[in-house]
Amino acid sequence: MSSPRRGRRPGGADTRQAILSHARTAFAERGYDGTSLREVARLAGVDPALVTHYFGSKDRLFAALMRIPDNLSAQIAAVAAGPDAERGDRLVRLFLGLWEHEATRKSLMAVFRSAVSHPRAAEGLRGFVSDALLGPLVARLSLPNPRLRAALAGSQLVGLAIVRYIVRLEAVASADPEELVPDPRSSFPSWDGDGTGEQGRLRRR
Amino acid sequence: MSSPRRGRRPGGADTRQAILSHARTAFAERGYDGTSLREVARLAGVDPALVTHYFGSKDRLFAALMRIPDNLSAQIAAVAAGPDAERGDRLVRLFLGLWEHEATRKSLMAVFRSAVSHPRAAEGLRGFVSDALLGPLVARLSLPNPRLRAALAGSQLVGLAIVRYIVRLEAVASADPEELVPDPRSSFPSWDGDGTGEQGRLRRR
DNA sequence: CCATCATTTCATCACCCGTAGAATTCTCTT
DNA sequence: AAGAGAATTCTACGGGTGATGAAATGATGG
Repeated sequence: MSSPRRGRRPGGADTRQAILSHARTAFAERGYDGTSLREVARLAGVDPALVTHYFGSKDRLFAALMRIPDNLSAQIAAVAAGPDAERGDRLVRLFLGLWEHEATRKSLMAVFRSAVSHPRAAEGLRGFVSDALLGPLVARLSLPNPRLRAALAGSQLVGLAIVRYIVRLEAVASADPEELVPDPRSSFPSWDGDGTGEQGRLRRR
Repeated sequence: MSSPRRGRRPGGADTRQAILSHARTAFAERGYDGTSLREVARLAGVDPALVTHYFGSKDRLFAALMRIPDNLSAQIAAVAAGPDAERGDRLVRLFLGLWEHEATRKSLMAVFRSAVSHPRAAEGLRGFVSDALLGPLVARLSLPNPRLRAALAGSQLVGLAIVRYIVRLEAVASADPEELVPDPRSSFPSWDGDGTGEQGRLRRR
């Protein structure tokens, strides 16, 4: 019955944070276009105008939840700095870890779901992959065209995330994370029909 | 001034086909959510109701342009049937060819752009990757867990397409297709820092 | 206890959306 | 020539959208 009182609420609940959190959920599940400010407001139990009040616009709301957590940079640096061997494995493991952990998964999902249609999200994804994820690694490549090589590695991670978490292709979606870590090379050799390319060739080099 | 006459148009223009074609363009550029029937109608120079008349609903319009062209199955079968060596290269080349060719690119783009938010498109993508693209190849794998291995190969293709054509990560988007064909293994070895993993290891095995 | 300020809701605005039914015009068959 | 059926547009419904400005309410510091 009682329509919610208006004006400032008693108690110091951090509503801004609550809105941001529900926005993450909504954007993660329906993407940028599929999410309305009104729906976010509904989830947060709040008037739509309040969302606009705190974040200015839908676009800026999205930008707010796209921010890369600070500690991530450190983790990536650690991966880059470690021993040369198994660096690929460690990167994949770190990446999958981000997706398996509830807190970060939603943000990633929101960005990936939206990147294909929302330019700002696409820019965010480019930044995430090329600067944050691969930037620190490029310097370690002693190959011709290291930028391209690193970007191709990034494209594998992107493909893995999309197929496993967004589009949910059965075989990949239901696999144990550790089955995905030994990088895909180990599958390709089989196409030559020799069946010897089992695993771990990278490690043994 | 003159508003378009109503009633049947003189001359036997195939309007249905025109609508479908413009719909492809629109869905390819803005995804399912970002495209309106009214916009498609505008592009086709036609009343919005005509779109509905021919295709029934937005969803069914999308379904219509998602159909996989028949000759594709044959091409894939050819890739699968060829010699074991270089099968990976041939698959990548075929896949990239589909994207580089104007006619097929739009359909693929429409599906990829929409798959992340529209369930029907996601199902289409799953079908395309797992049945059409990889189905014929799975049988050739003499490895444990061939379904997973094939699906992981598919995820690489998906990642490549998204990074190159949708999100447009500079290094990959501007590369010559042939630079992308030698499968990504050739980049990973460099992470071990030995710099010897140049190219063509697959072929030489 | 009063003034200020942050928080919250209300009431709109101006659009855009997908779909449906009826009316109009043309082509084709007989 | 007539009648049937296909192609096309018109009009409209019910609803959702992002954004804005004003009002109400509570907390806070003097």
